[in-house]
Amino acid sequence: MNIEQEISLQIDRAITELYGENPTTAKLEKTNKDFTGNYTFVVFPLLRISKKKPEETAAEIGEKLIQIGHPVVAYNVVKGFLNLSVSDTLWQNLLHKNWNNPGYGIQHNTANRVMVEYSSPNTNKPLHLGHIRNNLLGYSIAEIMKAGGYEVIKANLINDRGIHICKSMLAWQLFGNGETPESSGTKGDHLVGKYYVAFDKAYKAEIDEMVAGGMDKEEAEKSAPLLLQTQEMLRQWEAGDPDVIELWKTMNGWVYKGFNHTYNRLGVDFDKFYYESNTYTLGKDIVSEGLEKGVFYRKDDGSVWIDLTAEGLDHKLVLRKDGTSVYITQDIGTADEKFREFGTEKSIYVVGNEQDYHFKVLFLIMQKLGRKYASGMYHLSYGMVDLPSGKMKSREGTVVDADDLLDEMHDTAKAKTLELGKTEGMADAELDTLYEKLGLAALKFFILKVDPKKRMLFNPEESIDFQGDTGPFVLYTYARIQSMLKQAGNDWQTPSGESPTLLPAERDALECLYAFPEAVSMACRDYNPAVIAHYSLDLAKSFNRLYNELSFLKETDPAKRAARLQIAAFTANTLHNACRLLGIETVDRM
RNA sequence: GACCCCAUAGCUCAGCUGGAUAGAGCAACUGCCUUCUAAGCAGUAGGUCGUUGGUUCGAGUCCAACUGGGGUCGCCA
Repeated sequence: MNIEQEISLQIDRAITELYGENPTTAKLEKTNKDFTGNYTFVVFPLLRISKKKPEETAAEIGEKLIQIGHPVVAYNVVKGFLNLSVSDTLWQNLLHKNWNNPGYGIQHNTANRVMVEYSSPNTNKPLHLGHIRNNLLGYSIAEIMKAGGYEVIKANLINDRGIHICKSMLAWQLFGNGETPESSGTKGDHLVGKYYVAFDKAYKAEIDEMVAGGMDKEEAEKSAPLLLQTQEMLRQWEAGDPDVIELWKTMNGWVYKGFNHTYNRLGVDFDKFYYESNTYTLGKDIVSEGLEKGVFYRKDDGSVWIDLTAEGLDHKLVLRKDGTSVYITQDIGTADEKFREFGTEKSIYVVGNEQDYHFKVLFLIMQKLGRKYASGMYHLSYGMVDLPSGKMKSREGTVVDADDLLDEMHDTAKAKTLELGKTEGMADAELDTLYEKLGLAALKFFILKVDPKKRMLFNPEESIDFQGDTGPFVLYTYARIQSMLKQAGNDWQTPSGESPTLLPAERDALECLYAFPEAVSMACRDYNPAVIAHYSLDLAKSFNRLYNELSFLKETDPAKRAARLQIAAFTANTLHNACRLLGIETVDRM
């Protein structure tokens, strides 16, 4: 039981004793900075049963708590607000128990399994900033679920087939002259992306030409030779034409090599890969099952639908009239497949908010089909990353390329570090690692600190900050503590005698540390890494205030020195754990 | 047209699910490095929480309508 729960229980009992009844269970809030106290209980709702003024009601309850004596040691009343101060012993115990607990805030693994599906790229173009947001969110939420006690399976469903893949294949055949990543020194995914763009350009040229020849634009878009050739290629692929399959394997291989490089650099990984080329026929059996159960219905032309008008949605196609799958058919099939293989009780899909409708429908369908795991399905929907000029479009080349951005972050970190000149004596390789970590921290924090569901603006003209509420700020606080602890010897680790009285700044820091497990469970409950990002800022700030106000190494009283250094170590460890949940690596020097 | 999401300081964002005088960072301005890392700390200034109603002891938070921005309603994925 934590402090809040204990006090709430005491309040509940006090209310019943005082007024003979108690309509609700007490909810505590954290006391505002401007008032003294740790927790606040609002008594306004009780006035009906207390039949007394707010101040009197609050005071009566406060007195009861003081009589009990633990953990509340003092109270004050402002209007209807009962502010409670808890005993320092609580904070001292927290410090004593956890200052060197590496697993602080991290729950033990249970048997509950959750799958986090994220990244899920197309294999026809390199990754851009939008994918970065997806990857960082997915990785972070997976780490957060782990910290919440789940066993996590990270999955990547790769969209490796379809008409868009054939476009880059065809363009490469037509214009590529046998170019390979090796022959041109181009990263594989970028090379394929180049031909995807080339296709679009040539296709548009064809359309323009046809329109100039007098054809209707819509007609031209449908009958342009390039498009027909692509469709033919897709048919050949589906028929297993050896040449087409060979080309497809080769070009996808290039892309995977490129993706792996970027994934490694971003520090994201996966336990399970699904390939759409394997899954795109899944789900048909379930459509039959749904037809039998009466969940779906068949139209005269043979296509299969579900009626979701009762749920305020529309009719949705689940199988084409020619019997082939659509997107949602595959997702229906894959959902079952995932559950069959892993028995996951939760399944999180990290996918952009333009697919909100799709997932609403998918989850409804699984429910109607009677899948018990359906209630554990969650769409972690996130907003687009826009540029000042508007949306990023791969086909038109108006994207912030992931690899370019990572390079830029590295360079900025380097420039900033050299400017500050605090890294004498570090080897070149070590420095390079530092720049990379700092750049990544800045980028990851920049993206993860904003609420996933909000769309965000990225201005390539302005570099991502390294000062203020940023990743480097958090790392800086960590590094500062490491530097201090290195100089501190080790007598502080085993102090003798009683714990010294806490000073306000120390108490603040400990209160902040106390809040970490709560932040983890909130992030877990809301599927929101931003909670952890903001927590880590709060913690870093509380420590920096303490650092500025009091001495650590220079403190002459051994007991005080020890307690303070333990707070420092506790803070560093907690910052480290918080960073880990965000996929950010800490550094000992910067 | 229908439905979904968003709107808080000049900019980027918090606001713990209805509580006290709405908080940070950036940018601007003041201070603080012969002492533990100044990527820091302290301070000044900056607000009709998109608008209008409603619900109640109490609304940035809940409800309704409206305005503005984005998205979705494909036998694309």
